[in-house]
Parts: sequence; C-alpha cells; structure tokens
Amino acid sequence: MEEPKGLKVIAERLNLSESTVSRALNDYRDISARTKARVRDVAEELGYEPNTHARRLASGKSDTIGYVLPKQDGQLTETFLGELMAGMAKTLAGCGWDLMVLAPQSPEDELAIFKKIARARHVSGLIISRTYIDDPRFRILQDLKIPFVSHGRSNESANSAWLDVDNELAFVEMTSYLASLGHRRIAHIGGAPVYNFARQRADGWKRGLKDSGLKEVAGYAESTELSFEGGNAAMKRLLALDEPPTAVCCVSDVVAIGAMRAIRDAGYLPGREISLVGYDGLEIGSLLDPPLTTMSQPLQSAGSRLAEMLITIVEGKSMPADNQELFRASLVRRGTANPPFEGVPEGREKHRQSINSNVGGFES
Amino acid sequence: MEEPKGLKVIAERLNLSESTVSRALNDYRDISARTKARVRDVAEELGYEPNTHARRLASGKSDTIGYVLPKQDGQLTETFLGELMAGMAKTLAGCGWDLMVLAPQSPEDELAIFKKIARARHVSGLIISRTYIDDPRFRILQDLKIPFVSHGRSNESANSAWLDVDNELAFVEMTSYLASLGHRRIAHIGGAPVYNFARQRADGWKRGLKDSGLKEVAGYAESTELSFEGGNAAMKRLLALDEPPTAVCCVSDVVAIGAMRAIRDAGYLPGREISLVGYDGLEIGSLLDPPLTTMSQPLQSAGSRLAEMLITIVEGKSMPADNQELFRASLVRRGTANPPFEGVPEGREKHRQSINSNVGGFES
DNA sequence: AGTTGAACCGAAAGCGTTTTCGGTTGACAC
DNA sequence: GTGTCAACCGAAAACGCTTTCGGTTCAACT
Repeated sequence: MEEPKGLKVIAERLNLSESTVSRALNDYRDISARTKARVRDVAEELGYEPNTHARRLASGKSDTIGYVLPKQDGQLTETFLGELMAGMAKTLAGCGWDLMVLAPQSPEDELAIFKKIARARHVSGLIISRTYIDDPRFRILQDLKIPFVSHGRSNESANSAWLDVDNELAFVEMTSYLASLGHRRIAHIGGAPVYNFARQRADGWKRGLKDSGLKEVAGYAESTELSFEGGNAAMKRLLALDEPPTAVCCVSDVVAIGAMRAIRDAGYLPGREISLVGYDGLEIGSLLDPPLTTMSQPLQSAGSRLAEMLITIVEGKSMPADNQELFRASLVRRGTANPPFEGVPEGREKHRQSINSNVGGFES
Repeated sequence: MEEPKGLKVIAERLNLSESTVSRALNDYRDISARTKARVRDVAEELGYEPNTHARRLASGKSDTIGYVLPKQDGQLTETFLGELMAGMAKTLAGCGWDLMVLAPQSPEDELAIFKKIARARHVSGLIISRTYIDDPRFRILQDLKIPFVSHGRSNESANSAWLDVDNELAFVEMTSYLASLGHRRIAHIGGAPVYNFARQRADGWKRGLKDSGLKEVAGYAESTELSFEGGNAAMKRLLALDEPPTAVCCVSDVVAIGAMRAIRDAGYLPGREISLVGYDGLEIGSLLDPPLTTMSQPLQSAGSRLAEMLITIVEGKSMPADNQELFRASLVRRGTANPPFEGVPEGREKHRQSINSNVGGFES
C-alpha cells in the first residue's frame, strides 16, 4: 500500500544507483542509451514523478515565474487577463515551468512582495503589466536583480525586456484611416497621462495627423479617465467647441462607448455626423448600435511570448535589453467609422435607417 | 559580498543551534519568549527569508493551491477571472500560500495534469470552476485523492466541497420580480443543459412561476448557446409563438443582449412590449439602450472564500462535505424590466420617447 | 536531600533530488 | 603487456530546512 516513491525504488529495481537513475532521467550524456531506456521504462511503469521541491532545492532553480496582477482599478483589467494568462501558462507548462499569480494590494505591498521574492528566490522571474510612463517598478526590480519582462513599455524600460503593442503605430493607422475616409477634423480622447500606453496613443494620433497633412486643432486633444463617464464627459467638451471634430480616436473601447452616448445626447449619430474608433477589440462593441469600429491586439500569443522571453532571460541565454518586441494591433472595421456626413442635417429617422442598412444596429 | 543566507548565520550569530532558530521562527512553544524575540530581531535585521523549497521539502507541505482555468470557450470566461483570482490570491497570500495557474489545453491534458499533481504533490489542492451537470472531474479528483473545491455544483458534488451562487433562488427572484410587475407570460432562455448552472437557473425559473401561481406555457422554455447569436435565435423563436411572452428571464447578460436585438428587429422595444432580465451583472449592460436589468454576484469574496475552504480541507481541519456554501445574487434594476405594456400598439417613436425618459438609453 | 517535572535547547536524522568527483571497465594502440 | 582514453556508473556531499528525541537546568515538591 504505502509504496515508497522516489528515485530509490527505481534504482533498487534496476540495481543501479540513485545518481545514475537521476542522470538517466535527465538525459545526461554519460549514461548509455540502453540504461536510459531501462530507467525510463521502469519510471514509466511505476508512474514516477520527481518531487518538485527536492528537485528545486537541489538544483537551485525554481522553474516558476510570477505574474503580477494589475491593481484592480476598474473593469478594464478583466478583459485581457484570461487570454493573457492562458497564453503564459500554456507555454510555461510546455517547458515544465509553473505560473504563479501575485496580487499586491497596494504599492507598498507590491514592494514587499518584490523584496521577498528577491530573497527567497522561489520565483525566478516576473511579468508585470499596466506600465506607467514613470514606473518605479522597473528600477526596483533591476536593483533587486529580479529578472522580469513587462507587458508595456515605460520611460524606464530602455534596457529591460518588454513586449508591447505598437500603440503609436496603431493610432497612426487609426488616424490615417479616418483621414482616408475624408475626415479633416480628427480629435483624440486620451487616457490619463500616467499610463505609458496613453501617451503612445496620443503620440500616434499626432503623427497620424501630420502624416495625413492635417494639423492639430486647439482643443482636440482631450484626456480623461478610462471609463464610460470619462469618455462621455470628454466628448461633451469636444462637442462644445466652436468647430467640433467630425471624427474621434478614442483611447479605449469603453471610452468610445461613453463618447457615443454623448454624441447621441447631442442629437447626432455615431458613425454619421461624427465617426469614432475605439481600441481593445472588445466583443461587446460589436453588439452596440452602430457596432463600434475598434482595433484589437493579440493576447494569447502575447502571453505566450512574454513567457518565452522571460525564460530565456532567467536561464541567462539572452540579455533583457535584447528582448524587446512590438506586436501590432489590427483594425476591426465595424460601423462607427464612415466618411464625413455630407447631407443637410435631417431628421434623425433618416439617419438611422441609412446607417442601419449598412451596420445593423439594435434599431430595426 | 557573498553573504551566506540561511538559518545557519542567524544561529551562529546568537550562539544557538539551527533547530532552535527554526523553532523560534515557527513559534514553537518550547522556545522561551526571550529567545524568540532575539531570533526574530536578528532575522529581521539580516532580512532573512526562508528557502521555500527547502521548507516544503522538509515539511512535506506545499502551501500551494492551483486554479484550473476554465477552457477558453468564449468571451464569457474573461469577465470573472480577474476578480475571482484576485480574491483567491489575496487570502492565500495572507496565509503564506501560493496560487498557481493551470491551463489545460484539452480534457485529456487536464487529466494528465491531475495525475501529475496527484503524484508530485507539489500542489496540495485545486479549485475548479465552470462545472458541468455530469462532471467527470469530481470523481477523478476524488479517486486521485486531490483535495479540491469547485466553484459551482454538479450532480457529483454531493460529498465534495463547493461554493456556488444560488442560481435557482436568483431565478426564482427574477421570475417573481417580473410577476410582481404584472407579467403573466414569462419565458426563459436557458443555456446548454450540460452546464450545471444552466439547469439550476431553469429550475429557478420554473419554481418562480409556480410561486407566483403561473403555469409554464408550452414553448416558453428555450435553450441555446451562451452567446449573442444564441440569445438572438432563441428570442426569435419565442416571438414566433402564437402567444409570445411579455417577459423573459435570460441565463446570461450576453444572451439577454442578443435577445434584445431580436426584440428590436421584430419591431418592439426591450423593456416595453417585452421585458427581460439578464444575469452576470456585466458593467457593459448599463451602457445599452435601455440599460439591461440583471443580477450580479460577488466575485472577489467568492474567490477569497474558495481559498479559505480549500485551506481548511487541505490542512485536514474540516471535511470536504462540510464545506458547501451558497452565495446569493442580487438584482440590479436598470431599464429592461417594466410592467407589461398596456397601450395600443403605437408607432415606435412614441415608445422610444417614453422609455427613454425613464431609463436614458443611447437614444436622445 | 532526593525526586519530579516543566521549561529550554542541541544533535542529528531526515526530506528527495542534483551534481561533483572518482573509479572501474573494456577497447585500442603502442 | 603496458598505457591511454572513452564510456559508464557509484559514493557521497550538498541543498536549507523541519522535526524527533533526548539532555540540561532549575525551581518546586516530598
């Protein structure tokens, strides 16, 4: 009943030493092929599974990386977590590594966790996300000599490893797309400038304007919090301008949805009098009326790649600074980005019908 | 520079033995308070952090629990993952435990993972979610003697630990609420009957009908896949009945949103001619027109509680069957559940205006 | 004065691997 | 035959902690 596990049993059974068995299992090259095969067979038969703790203690490696959950500052986080983590866990498992989740309750708590990891070393690398423009974590982790890769860049990320979406390019494309539709007055509703991605997206919008030979109109660069209400308020301000924009690049889908509401409240129809494009590729955006045009990014593969990068760094096979990668977002054309509205201002029913015939919103 | 860590240093510094230091740190009661204090001080000063692997190897405990990611079968999963995991990680961290993420790629893969855990024992307990009515995992985990608790019940969960939302009660309440508004013809759009929660919700709807003295009309029990299209198709079928319902209980918000669309496509207005209530409490539902009435459940606390339960079970302080808890969902009143439509069928513009004045949808 | 028994602490045996360092073969050349 | 070099394998020392089992000490009872 109480079958004693371990290398020992399998060694005794084959009249070999434990060390030989260990090396056979780990494919050392000073073990004959025949012995390896015999060992493997018995191991298989016995259902042997090495003791993780013993192995890690002896080898000094932990084969574990940690993912730091972004501080729960809203509903936004939830969207990408699942896919990102699935991507990470998948590739990690492929290498026999484990994925551990860290959920700091506060910045101080986060620091404490980092310090603990630096000393206990039971986690050999970290993946962080939601980076700020000035993100103290980069320096902290470097000082503590904890290998890490960030999902998103920062001012501090010049010589650390990161994987990011080319937010700037995405917004250049977004802006150019709107320009190519004929828009000349293109505004931007951005996020709080502490987030690095918010800055990048704003930069992309500016560059997109320039590329299309457009100039940045005063008051067209809005900034707001990443929420429905934020988008709503920002759009209201844009609408109150002497010459409101005919198109708006929004920093996120949620913000865009808030903006849509403001547009409607003002008596216009999103995608008609005022076009807009969101960012995130939320599924739910396709259910709106009209469905929200947006840009989406790959998440599973990002998680997967993040894990790969971190592993090579932890194993010393590459330097952090050599692991910097840009992913690309892609435009999802739905219903809220159309050529500028040419017609005379009509009754709203007319708009609705013509819009609906091409995008199929909730209205019938 | 190369300061040797470990109990050793701190023992030498105090002229104590390693074992004494260890016991002092672990608060054994055969160590004097004075010694404990001295040890703790030095430990603090040296920034001592015990080696996790060594500790776990020696003690035979792993202080780690695993969370099995639900198979990525859609967008639904993403919503609750963040909060649930944050809740788990938080309480686990409070006890010094770790949270590991498992992402099985297939049922076979999942089984392999279970088997590995059963042998290697580097994870001492599991949390699973998304349970099926007939869920083989319950028996497998019991056979493998892996402690676990499930987020959601099953036919097999009679003597295992679980935490679930009282889906049935939620739908009883939902149905009664609609009945109290005056509805007599209340239908249900349910989910695929493999999911346990789908069955519970359907049962709740039936009981709610009975409680309100209503009878189940033939054809009112729809079942569909958990998606926008599913809800849309099911609602279409309901609308095609000789006597369509005036209110519908939907198994999820996403399904409800699909149903809303079908209602509109048929020339009616959700919340007016046909009321409906969703389930999940999705934020995004509040942005619809009219905003979706729904039921929401606590997720952070569920994660937290799941972790607590599992810990007591792993530590042998309680039996699995003694850890069965029901959480309660709460109604979120928004715009899609109103008294039955009394007026003569009018032009849709009229409806819209009257509805909008009370719920404030996208329309202006 | 002898006995008892808390109260404290140390020695040492693990825990199950990995890994270094030799040691034993046999083949092959000289 | 002696020497040499691979090719294989075993002994044993870590790895850093926990935990059992005694062993002192000293106050408090007989």
